[in-house]
Amino acid sequence: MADRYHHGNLRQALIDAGIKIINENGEEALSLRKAAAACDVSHAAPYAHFKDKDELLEAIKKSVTDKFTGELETAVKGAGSADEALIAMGRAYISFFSRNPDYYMFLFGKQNISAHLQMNKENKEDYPPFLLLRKFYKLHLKENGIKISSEEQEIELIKTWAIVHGMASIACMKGVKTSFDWNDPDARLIT
Amino acid sequence: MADRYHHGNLRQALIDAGIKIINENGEEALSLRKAAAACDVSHAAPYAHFKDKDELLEAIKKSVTDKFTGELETAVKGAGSADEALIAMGRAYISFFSRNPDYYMFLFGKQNISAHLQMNKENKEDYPPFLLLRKFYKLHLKENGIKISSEEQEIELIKTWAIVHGMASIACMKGVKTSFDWNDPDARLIT
DNA sequence: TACTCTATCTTGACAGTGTCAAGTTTGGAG
DNA sequence: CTCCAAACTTGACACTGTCAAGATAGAGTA
Repeated sequence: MADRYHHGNLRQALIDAGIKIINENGEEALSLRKAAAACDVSHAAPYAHFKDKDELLEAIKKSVTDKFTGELETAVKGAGSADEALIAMGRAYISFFSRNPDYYMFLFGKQNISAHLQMNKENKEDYPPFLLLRKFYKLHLKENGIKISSEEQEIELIKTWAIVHGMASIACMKGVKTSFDWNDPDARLIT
Repeated sequence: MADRYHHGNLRQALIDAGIKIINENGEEALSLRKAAAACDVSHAAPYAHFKDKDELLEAIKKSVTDKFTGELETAVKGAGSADEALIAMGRAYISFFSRNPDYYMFLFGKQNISAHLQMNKENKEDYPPFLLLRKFYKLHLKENGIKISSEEQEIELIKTWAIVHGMASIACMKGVKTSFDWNDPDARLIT
């Protein structure tokens, strides 16, 4: 019989299988046993790599967040100015969740966001997408010669993030359909 | 023995027990069997009132949404103008979820929002809080003599909703703490 | 080579879950 | 008074997360 005791890369295989199950049937459908079965492995095998179900979930979230952050960074690459970058980022942000509505609740639901990221517990402001936003916001201030207090900056940052994040959130509410095309070309960011 | 076959008002009792369990231990902790036990009733009794667990969940969501909408309406009552009403509403909106962070994901997570509301399937824009916002936004335009196209109005509405909803959402992200007090007195609404 | 150690995986078990089928009770309509 | 239908109970099933105990095999050591 083949080697039933050494899968080789079970940890990653479980993450991949988990993502596939969630994509096809939603987060509710994911069970440790199904993920294990998808990897042709016994129901308790995952416990060699994850403490419990939550730990697998967190690993999957990290994987998805990495993809999300990657899309934001790609969107920013082609921008000629900080203003363009911010707009592109906002579009990419909304577009990501508009294309994958299930991911919104999966990423932001239930668990503490910092749990699945390598975030500093002391300074909790280093959520990667927010870091990217802050970076280009500061560049935007510099390029346009705007001078405001750092406190005011923080408020503006939150407002900007809130409007984009809020639009993404609303775009994911399947029950609330507005006469609004989330992917139309329309500058509606930056106060 | 007492009457074990006629609870009297089991349906409402299950909803109340469900809310209590969710408040104390989170949505995850709610099971039909626990809610039934809390009502001193057998594990299958809920099926006389709810088709399945989701139907109980929807009933609970409706109950919470009613409370939320009620708070918004109360906040609006004391306002002297539409502008004041809008600001009060925004504060109440954020305050509600800031005080009950678990409710955010409970209400907006997973299920279709329209499922637990008596919403018209044809016109999906009648989410009660949004209706309230639209009402006072139109009043705001009127009071200030602002004239813009209805299309533009809709975009402004979504933007306003998005910034408030987004702030509420961010306020509920326990892992992402910003140097921002969500309850401070500060006019930051209405574009 | 032979021997052990340890991470990895299996098997078996347990309590808890949602759900259904079938039986029991009871108030109220006829 | 009879009978019905709604409300509830009991019992069962498949499925879940989790743990304990055992099996396996590669890697290192002698």
